[in-house]
Amino acid sequence: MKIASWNVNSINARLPRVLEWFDHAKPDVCVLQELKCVDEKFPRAPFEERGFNIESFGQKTYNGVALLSRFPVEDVLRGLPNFEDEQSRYIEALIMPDESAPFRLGGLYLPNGNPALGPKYEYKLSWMKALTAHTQNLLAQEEAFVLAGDFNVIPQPEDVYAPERWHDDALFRLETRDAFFELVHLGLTDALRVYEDGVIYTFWDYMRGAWQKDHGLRIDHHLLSPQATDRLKSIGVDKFTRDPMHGDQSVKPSDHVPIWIELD
DNA sequence: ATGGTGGAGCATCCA
Repeated sequence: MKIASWNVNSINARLPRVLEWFDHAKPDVCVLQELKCVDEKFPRAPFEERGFNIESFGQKTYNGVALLSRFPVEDVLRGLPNFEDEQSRYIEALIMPDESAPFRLGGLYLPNGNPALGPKYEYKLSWMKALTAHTQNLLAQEEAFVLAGDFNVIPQPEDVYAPERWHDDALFRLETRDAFFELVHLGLTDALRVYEDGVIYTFWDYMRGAWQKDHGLRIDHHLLSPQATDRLKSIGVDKFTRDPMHGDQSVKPSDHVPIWIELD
């Protein structure tokens, strides 16, 4: 059971590269972020041809998330509960595999929050608070669940190429990391860190030659409940998708790469 | 301090 997440930075602009990666990586379930389109403009056909059920929560121009599953889904939720939000940043469903046990999956696109301080940063912190409250309720169910997506949080200094340059950034401020660890310390597991110490990046900015200089960030994460952690088998970060020279060069890569886990 | 690049959609916002 392979569960992936990818911030695609426009599903329509990125479609050839996304499909190429789907055919290569063959995820069973995948959450996508930054669709940058309304639900009516989500390119459903190529994913349906590949056997996916599609649940999207789109928005014009900005944001937008989707959950794609080869298995039936139930209990689809759009938006965080008890949180007024004009932006489409959260989608969740109960995944019902044929053979293994069901699990819940939340796909999220957490606000960037820059510039800090300011209203955008306040929005980020309030969004994180609502996510933490919702996660507490999910944990009380004592079921397997996975929170996956673009968290826009750099958890630790080793997760950024030059931490000293990032102390005032909304992705790395102590207040941001405190809020992230308040969430994790409810009892979740940062799946990528279970298997790899040291440098793992999931994002390289388009600007200033960040990819060529390996100026990356680890801001995309899979957080697992204890029941999901018990089923964790492996993880992966498909860094090759960030290479502009890889694959169809008429289409630019996303600035994020897909990350995935395998559960029993 | 600014701008560098990329996407949406048409001037500028967002990342």
